[in-house]
Amino acid sequence: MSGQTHAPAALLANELFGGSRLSVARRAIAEAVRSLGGAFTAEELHEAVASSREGIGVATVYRAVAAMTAAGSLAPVGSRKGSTLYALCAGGDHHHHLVCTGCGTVVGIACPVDGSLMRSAEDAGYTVTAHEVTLYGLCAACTRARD
Amino acid sequence: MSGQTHAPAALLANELFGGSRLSVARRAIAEAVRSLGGAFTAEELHEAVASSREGIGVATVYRAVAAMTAAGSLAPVGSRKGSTLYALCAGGDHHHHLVCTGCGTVVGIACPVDGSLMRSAEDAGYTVTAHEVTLYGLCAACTRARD
DNA sequence: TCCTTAGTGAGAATCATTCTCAGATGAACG
DNA sequence: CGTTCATCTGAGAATGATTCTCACTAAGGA
Ligand SMILES: [Mn+2]
Ligand SMILES: [Mn+2]
Ligand SMILES: [Zn+2]
Ligand SMILES: [Zn+2]
Repeated sequence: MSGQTHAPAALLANELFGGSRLSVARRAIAEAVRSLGGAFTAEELHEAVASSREGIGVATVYRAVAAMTAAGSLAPVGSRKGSTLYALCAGGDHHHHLVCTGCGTVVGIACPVDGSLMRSAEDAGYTVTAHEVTLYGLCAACTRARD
Repeated sequence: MSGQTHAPAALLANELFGGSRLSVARRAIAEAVRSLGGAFTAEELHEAVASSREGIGVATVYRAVAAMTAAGSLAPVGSRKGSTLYALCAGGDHHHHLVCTGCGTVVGIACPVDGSLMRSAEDAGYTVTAHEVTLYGLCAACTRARD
């Protein structure tokens, strides 16, 4: 996972939405998610889906994003200008994300929360129940483009 | 820093706001920040400050939070019900936070982003420019209270 | 004390996200 | 295939956190 190009695997609308119902709108949304490639906001997804099918409401997009996130195929990866950023996430093993602030590309990274950190938390009397880790940076192309 | 009780150090309104002007409202806000102890939302801070001085506008509290955050004495530590959570943060060394979801207590933790993680990011062609790490859990008292 | 400018309070404005509701349609079942 | 009905959908209203505007006040250095 570490440093690998967080591959989209299947991308069948089918799987993206888990067990939920497969509508025309959701198929178009799944297609738009694929076309975007990297991280995106709900609004950007809404615009992208408009190119393949008109008239899909913004509420439907928000609901679809929630469904995909619940299904584990989408993960929130930070925020941009007040809107939450989402990206495709091949579930399975526990990992985190490195997001290119230039183009939105996302790669999975290994979880850095190790035993030593957990131990120091326990020493402080805490029981750790969850954690968030996200890295930001520039991908090879964006680093190059910046000169 | 690791596992230590993220001590408030001085807490003089003076230092909390960095170089900015010291008004009556901000002195009351600084006092309220101290009284809250743990993590809080802007709205909670607004309510808390009302007890020591009436009539302070919510916009003033938001501006004060922004000023303290800019000064490095406050840090965002996640969110609760849609509102950003802030907590006192003794600046200085690079560290992250472990927040008790029960009572809002916050302790500093060592940064787990190590060379190996950076190296794998570089292997993927990325230049890492920033990162966010936050742990959530229950402090000793809240763990006990939960039976 | 005077002057300049940052800070203040009220309320309007933004704006992402959620909710409401009546109508459409997946998909399971016979 | 039709029937059925819970799930989806679209439009627009509602929500709610945060920011902005603006006229006014008051730090605090000179
Ligand atoms: Mn992932
Ligand atoms: Mn801190
Ligand atoms: Zn992890
Ligand atoms: Zn760090």
